Amino acid sequence: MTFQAILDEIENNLKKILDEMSINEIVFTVEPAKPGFGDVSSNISFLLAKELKKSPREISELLNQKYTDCISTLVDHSEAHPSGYLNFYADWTKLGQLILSESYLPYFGDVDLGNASTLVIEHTSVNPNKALHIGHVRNIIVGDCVSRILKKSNYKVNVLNYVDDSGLQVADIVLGFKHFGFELEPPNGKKFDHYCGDDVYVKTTEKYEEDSSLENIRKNILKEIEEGNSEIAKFADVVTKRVLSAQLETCWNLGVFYDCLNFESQIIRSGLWSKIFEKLKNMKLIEFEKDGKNEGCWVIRGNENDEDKVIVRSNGTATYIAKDIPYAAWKLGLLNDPFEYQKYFPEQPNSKILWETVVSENNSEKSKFSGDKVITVIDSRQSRLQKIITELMDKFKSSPDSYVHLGYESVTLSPETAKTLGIDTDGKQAQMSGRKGVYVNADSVYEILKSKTIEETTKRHPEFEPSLVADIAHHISVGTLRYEMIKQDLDKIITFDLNKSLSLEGDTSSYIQYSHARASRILEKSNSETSIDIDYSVFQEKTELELIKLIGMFNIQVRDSAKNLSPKVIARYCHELAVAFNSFYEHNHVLDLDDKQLEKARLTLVNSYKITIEKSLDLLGISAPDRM
RNA sequence: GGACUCGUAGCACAGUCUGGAUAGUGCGGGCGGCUUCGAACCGCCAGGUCGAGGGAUCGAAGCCCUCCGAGCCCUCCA
Repeated sequence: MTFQAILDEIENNLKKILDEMSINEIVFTVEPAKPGFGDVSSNISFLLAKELKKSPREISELLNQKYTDCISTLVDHSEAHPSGYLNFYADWTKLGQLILSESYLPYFGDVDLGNASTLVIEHTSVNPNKALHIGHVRNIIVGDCVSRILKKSNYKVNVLNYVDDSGLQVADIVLGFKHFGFELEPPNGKKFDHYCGDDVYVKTTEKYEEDSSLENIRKNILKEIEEGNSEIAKFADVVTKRVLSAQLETCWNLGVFYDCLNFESQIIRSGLWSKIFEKLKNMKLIEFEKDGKNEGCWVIRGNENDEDKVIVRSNGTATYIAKDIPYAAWKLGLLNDPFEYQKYFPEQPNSKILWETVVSENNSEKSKFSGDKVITVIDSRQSRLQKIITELMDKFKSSPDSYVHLGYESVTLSPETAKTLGIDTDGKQAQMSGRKGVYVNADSVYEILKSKTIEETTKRHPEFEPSLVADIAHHISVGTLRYEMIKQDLDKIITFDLNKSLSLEGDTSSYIQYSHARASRILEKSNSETSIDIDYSVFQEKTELELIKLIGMFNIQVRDSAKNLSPKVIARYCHELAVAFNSFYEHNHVLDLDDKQLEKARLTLVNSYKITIEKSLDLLGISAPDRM
């Protein structure tokens, strides 16, 4: 137990007091106190005011009196605040020992929300015709952080990346290669995904405006891709696989890994759609339109103000949303698994096996990636479509809320950054567009950050080997980018600015990483092992106790973050921890103290901080170097 | 026109789910701090009718309603 222990103790005692007073169950809060109001606060008096016909202040005083008779192990004393709050002060010798000892255990911070159930999270899912831009990065970082946090919360997490290798966007670049003479080999060794996105895709789609006959060619290419086996389909397969491989390099570089790649082409060929189609018809969830504007189509009825949604066109083909239905059902394990799985090559840098679906081949292994609960990370612009899927899945599956759309707002470009791309937005933010070539590539952002951090690190440590500097710069660059993508709420638009967003000072990853480096250096210089067998009563300084308290909040924060699918909670916690440590660092010396007991204890605290910040940063996929 | 999201300091954001004390953080601005474990840091100051109005409540940034502003979605596109 950590700080939660004192919360539980107080809650139990207060419940006993209520029992003795024969007061029926009321739901009061017992929570960490605001600064200046002790360690723990309860609103219990406000809630009793009506029933007891007394002011909250009087009730607080009464309860405070009664609390002195309770058995306390972690509470030093309580206090009735004039405002009505009942505040508690911890016995920090005992609570500190509890918290710091636990922080040294391997399972520190673990919580049990999932009860070891399986959960599927799908993220990334970028069309394989271009490189990842900064908007995609938000998706993959949110998805990756949430999956890390849920793993810590005792879910067995399967991470999926859906590859739409048979969509129009793929047809676009195939058209470019086949009809506009783009070479398959990029010029000057350009990364293949960049080449396809920056050159082939943008320049091909530009021509649609001039030449409408291209639409037909594209349609035929798309048809061939969907059917498979033709020359064009094979070519498309080669191109998309190559783009995918380049995209994965970007993801892996950012510390994002997957369990399985699902290819849309295989979902189409697996026949899953026809099974779902039958089921939808039998369950009367879709209707055939005999007249009206959707004549000849199968539609899902819109509720209230929503328009009907076409699922199957009058020519018998499935729409975009229809393709998502069997996939969603497959993720929930509602269908027999039609796929075989094989290992993707190359191996992921973290050595975790990455599987990919194949329709049917020999020597493949059977595996299953469905889950009791499914989280799909997609831009909130797709909310309406995701809502339809969610409602359908709720009807398919008996347990409600098993399919969750985790939406997030988009990343836009600041007017200044848009200008560097040659776009004048008249002082407004610019929406990114792959088709129009309005975007900032993820790889470029990483490279900019890296050269910046190499410069900063070299300035501070001219004696470091270039390889060490590069390694440090990598961790800081990845951390900075990841932190920028999750430090705010999912429903806030991120306005990306090449200068402002890549700062290394203030509320940034490098601030947090820097505090870790400070802790590491102290431990390194102390040249001794830390131990939890210390005198905990020596911690008297405000900054020491504040740091211990925050360390004890780790599991509470993980629970909050997991419950709300909100990685920002952990990001803020990391920042709070780092602030507390930096303050401790500036106000207290650790090494070479006359008081050896104190020195030993402070070293234990420093190590506890290092462990805690490493574990919480890990939930964000950020690693902290020992020197920077 | 309808749906959804947002609106808190000059700027960017926490806090809103689960109503209570003194509304927090970073950037920017002003002042101060490196002969002492690393200044990517620390300390101090200035800066707020919590978009507006109404309602329920002992009590609202938070809950309900109306309005205003911004974004985004509303293809037999994906």
